[in-house]
Amino acid sequence: MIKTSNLYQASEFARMTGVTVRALHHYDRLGLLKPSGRSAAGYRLYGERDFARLQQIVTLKFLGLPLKQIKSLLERDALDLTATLRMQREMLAERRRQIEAAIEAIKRAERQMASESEPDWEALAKIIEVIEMQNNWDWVKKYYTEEQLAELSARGTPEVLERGQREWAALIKEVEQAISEGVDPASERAQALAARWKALIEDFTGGNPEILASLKRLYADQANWPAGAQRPYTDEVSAFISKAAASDK
Amino acid sequence: MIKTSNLYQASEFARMTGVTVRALHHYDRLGLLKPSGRSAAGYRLYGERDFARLQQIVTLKFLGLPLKQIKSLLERDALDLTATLRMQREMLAERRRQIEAAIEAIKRAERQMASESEPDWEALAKIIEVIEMQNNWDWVKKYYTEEQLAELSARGTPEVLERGQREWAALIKEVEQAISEGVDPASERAQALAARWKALIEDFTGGNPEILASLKRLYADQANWPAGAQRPYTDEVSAFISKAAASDK
DNA sequence: CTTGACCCTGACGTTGCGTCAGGCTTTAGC
DNA sequence: GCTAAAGCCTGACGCAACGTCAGGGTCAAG
Repeated sequence: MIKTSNLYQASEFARMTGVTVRALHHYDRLGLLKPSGRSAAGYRLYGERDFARLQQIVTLKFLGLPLKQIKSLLERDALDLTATLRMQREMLAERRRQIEAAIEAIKRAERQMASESEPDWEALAKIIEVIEMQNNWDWVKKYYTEEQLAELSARGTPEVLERGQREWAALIKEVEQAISEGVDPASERAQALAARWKALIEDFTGGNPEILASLKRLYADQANWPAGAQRPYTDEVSAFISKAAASDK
Repeated sequence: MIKTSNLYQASEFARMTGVTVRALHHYDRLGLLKPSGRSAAGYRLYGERDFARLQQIVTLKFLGLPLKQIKSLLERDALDLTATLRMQREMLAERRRQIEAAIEAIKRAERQMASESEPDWEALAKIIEVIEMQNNWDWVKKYYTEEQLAELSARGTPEVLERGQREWAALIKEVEQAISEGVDPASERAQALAARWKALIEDFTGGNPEILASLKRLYADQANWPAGAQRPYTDEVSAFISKAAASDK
């Protein structure tokens, strides 16, 4: 009759938290969220603690982590809360960067869909590639492999990525400017641009050859599409840079 | 030796387009993308037409449509290209709105994570609820049920939602202002606010009782969470409005 | 004629639950 | 005291969109 303090049955708890009863069963079996208690008949009974835990679960789930990871994270959570926190912040920041890039892409798509009468599937496809590249949450895994977790909490990487993003955009614009002005790829100015380009790549990949390789693969793939280009930077830009870099040695 | 015009084998086609060979198999069996030809040995051979088709597929997939829908859409595509186009535009716009809302939420999250030392899971959970509500792509289905497709192309709904979004924010701010000034819920000013509130809900739901119902459910659910509120509008605001509305009749 | 690189077709695995199915409990009403 | 409506439980299968073998042809090169 009297709810022993505040214990809720499954469906009630589910209604309050917005998840389904089935999901609760699921989390229970996975060991993610064991109800605080069970009634004599075996009914699941959820208490205050379970609210908090569930909140953490849905939060991490939202950030794109699979339930397995969430489990292991929450298990040794208390251990280094600070590191976890830092990761959270970085993940949010990264997420935001991705989203902002997506908006840019969508704006472009809207413009061209408004101006033309036929859907330019190819342009749309380009945009989608760019967005998906950034929505590819592989980097999260990187954050969460045990080894790199340590490495990460060692380094400081706060908003390096965000800054890098802007610098890229600026540099690309400058190169386009140089091209339109007919600057010679062998000139000093071109050399300087190429040097900055190289530095940014170095900066972005952190000297990690795997990241660099996957970047190259990405751009190589796009170059193979039969029809015209709509990449973050055009072939002209990359051609200019590689010419400049070549005439350097 | 000579590629009969330009026919590509599976892995080559896959590399060029960025999808996996397995996915191509999948699309083939689903009848979504049958290769233009087959070699004597039964090898899949993809041609130019297949590029275009695949682009359409990945584009629609990106927009959140399940493969089944994509199939039926592409099958009768030529029929009413204009309607499809309009839908595309609206979907992009809606997508963008959602994303911008997400950015707002993330900014808030970043602020509070920066200021406090503990992760405020509850606040994060609220934010996620809001975002997920808007990422809930159920409305896409709505766009694509046969009946409503007709209805949609009849109406004009371009950026009504976007405008609505801003008006909401403004109205909520005004109500909060009124509360802080101690305005009487029975006063003229409160009445006016309540009236605008009602109008906006009407506007937003388009008189559709289902949408209204799900909205109510959403807010009711949130009200049941044990701990403090972080909703788009606070309990105070909704209390004020309902008082004002009540004292009206 | 043998590699090695591809290709094919099943067929089962995965993620995060949805959706029965079969069978107890608990509660409300008669 | 009994029954019917609600809820709860534990399997177990279903779904989306492929990933990942497994077992077995094909093809160009050496």
